[in-house]
Amino acid sequence: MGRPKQFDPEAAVEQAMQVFWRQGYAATTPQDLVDALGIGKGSLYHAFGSKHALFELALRRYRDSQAVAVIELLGGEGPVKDRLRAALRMLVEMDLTDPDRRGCMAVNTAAELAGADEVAAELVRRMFDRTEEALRALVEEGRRSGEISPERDARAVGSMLLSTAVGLRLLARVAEGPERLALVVEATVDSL
Amino acid sequence: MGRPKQFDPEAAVEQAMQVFWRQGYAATTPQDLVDALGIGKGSLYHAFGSKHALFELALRRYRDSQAVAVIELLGGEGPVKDRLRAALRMLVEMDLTDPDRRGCMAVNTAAELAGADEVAAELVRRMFDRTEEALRALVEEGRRSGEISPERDARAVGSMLLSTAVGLRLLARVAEGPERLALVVEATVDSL
DNA sequence: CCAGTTCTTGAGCTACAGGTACAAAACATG
DNA sequence: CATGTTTTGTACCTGTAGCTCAAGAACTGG
Repeated sequence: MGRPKQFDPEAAVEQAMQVFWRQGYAATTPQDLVDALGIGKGSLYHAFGSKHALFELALRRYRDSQAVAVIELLGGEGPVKDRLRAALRMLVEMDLTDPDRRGCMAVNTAAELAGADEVAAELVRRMFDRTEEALRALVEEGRRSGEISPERDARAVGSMLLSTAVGLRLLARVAEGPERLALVVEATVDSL
Repeated sequence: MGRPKQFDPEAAVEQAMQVFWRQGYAATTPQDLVDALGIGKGSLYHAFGSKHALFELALRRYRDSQAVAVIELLGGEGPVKDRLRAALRMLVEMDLTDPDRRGCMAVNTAAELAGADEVAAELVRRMFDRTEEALRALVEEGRRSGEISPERDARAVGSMLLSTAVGLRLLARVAEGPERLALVVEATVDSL
């Protein structure tokens, strides 16, 4: 009952995500959001409560819509190293194809808000944990299949690969071309 | 001639750097700077012109005072892998010891401003380039000394190590303890 | 069709961001 | 010590961040 919403909340959060992703949290104004969502300011605050609450929804949406892509690739079929290479290449491809060069929203959020926003920090932490776990599982599989030396600690290598991937996505924000990033991908695969 | 400055400009930029480093660019207000520098707002704008100009000075100061530490360690004495391990450990140590957990200002700036501020992006790019070059040189040295397989491309491995180091410093912003980061360091050294 | 509920719009609010203006203060030089 | 130059503190300015509110619009159940 009551008047029905004139806009689709999910689509609105999607738009908000795009804006926060491009501009970061602090640099995004209510006006930016109103413009992007195409709704009045009253509706915005009525529906979402605050800029911060909307940001949290946007970050969750990012996790559910974007952050899973890599994880799925890692858990696919074929040789372990091929999958890793494909996943890293996909990151580079995505980051450099994006006309706004927004990089990874989780990475950007970690850099901008980790010290000041524990809610955001925890969300990002969990996203990283999930990716790290997928990488660890991949390494584990590689050890069993013989593609990766059993000498190596799957947890340590998984953490290292997360670190490299995160660094890759951050470097993509300032990289001038694809060459260096492509080198990183190859060297990473070769290092296993 | 003229009235002499009542404050030391270098010390002021140092303080500004601390604030920007902790809070980021957008989240830092003129009032924050006035409080931290201990000077009036008039002096601030008279001396530095704008928030952005002061940020640029702060970022340059970061480069000259902080970003060189790792590079010096890499160019030191002793086995190549020991130097790399020492350098990475130093990063982890620094990042986790810092009570504000500010991470690396270059990394944070890349995440926050790369898309919107070409001056800052270029500064960060050059900082990364210098570190990358030092890492590449280290790898090259390792190849010659036999510590690192000559099969491996020094440029690619150097870029990979930069990526890992950058990722490490970003992960340090949300890491719960030193364990995972220490694992990354060891796995990275072992991967050479 | 009335009551109750929820949503929308746009005006309005307080505080502050980011910066300017200006007069007084502190120097150097002759 | 008159003059010109630079710095300083404070007041002030415009615009907007981030949010609230009132009045009404669009629904549902009875």
